[in-house]
Amino acid sequence: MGRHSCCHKQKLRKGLWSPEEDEKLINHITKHGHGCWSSVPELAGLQRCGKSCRLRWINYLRPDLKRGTFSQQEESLIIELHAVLGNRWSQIATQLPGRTDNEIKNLWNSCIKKKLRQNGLNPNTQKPFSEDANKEANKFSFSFSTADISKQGVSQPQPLQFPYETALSKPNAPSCPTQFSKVFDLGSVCLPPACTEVPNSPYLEIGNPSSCSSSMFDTGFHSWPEMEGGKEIQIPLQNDPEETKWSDYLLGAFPVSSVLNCEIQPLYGNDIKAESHLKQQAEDSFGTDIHRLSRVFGQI
DNA sequence: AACCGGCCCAACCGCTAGTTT
DNA sequence: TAAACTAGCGGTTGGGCCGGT
Repeated sequence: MGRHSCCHKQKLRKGLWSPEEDEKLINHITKHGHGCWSSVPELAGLQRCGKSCRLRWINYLRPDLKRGTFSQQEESLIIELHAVLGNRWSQIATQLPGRTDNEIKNLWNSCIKKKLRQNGLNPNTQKPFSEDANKEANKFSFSFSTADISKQGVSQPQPLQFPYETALSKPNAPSCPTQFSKVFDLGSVCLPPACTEVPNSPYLEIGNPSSCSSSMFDTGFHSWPEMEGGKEIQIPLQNDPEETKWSDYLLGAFPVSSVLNCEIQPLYGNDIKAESHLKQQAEDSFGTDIHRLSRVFGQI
């Protein structure tokens, strides 16, 4: 991997763009398209590196950009998406037409974070700080029952195929956020290495705080892909994956969340429902995120 | 009017992943 | 296969603006 070639070039302008520079870039791209960004400065007659040109175009000059302040609806959508995707600004931006990742990132860091804090919510988890503290204390001591999954007619411990990976690995698979493909490309849902089967019991014990990353519990999926040697839970493929669509899963066909019958937690309200122990923790690990995504993508 | 501090946002930097040679 | 190159991402920075003193 080489360094970006423009880093070595001298006599290139930096800092704010002048109207003349903007005009040159707009004219060039309008007429010829950007093509290879590294050649744009030369062709457009600019003393800038290609990277700088690209950024200027994407973040400021693109004709399809929606300028101006974010609406309340957009802010809510960003919060929803951030809860699921984390700081994947470019992916969040894809769900907000006319908005750039940079813009969203700035909004998040300057405004939304503050608003959430003012409402007593942790910007990272979007849950009340007090609840985070409780979870911090309890998160390594729960079990969840694989027998719940068997209620769906799946006899355990038979391995069950998880639908996402099959669908996603196909060339014409429905598109989905990278966050999901990162997780599900693994081919199954991997539990952290710290999970162990409880002997003679239908439970999986999640313990060993030293090897379990807290981010998994705080933000749902985040640390699953990094885990190695995880135990797999596989979920049955009931339909032909060829015909499987993202919306099918997001809008209710996802077996685990349907088993758990998760409910959506209001983001802004302080009225957090008291859920059952099992259900709440299962939601924390994946159910809520699935439903949130479902809602969010359903809005679009 | 001058200074100060906080906020916002455009742009930069460093890095990784993917592609080409 | 490895090196070189490009595109794109996320974190960070710095300068301008604005309100308060």
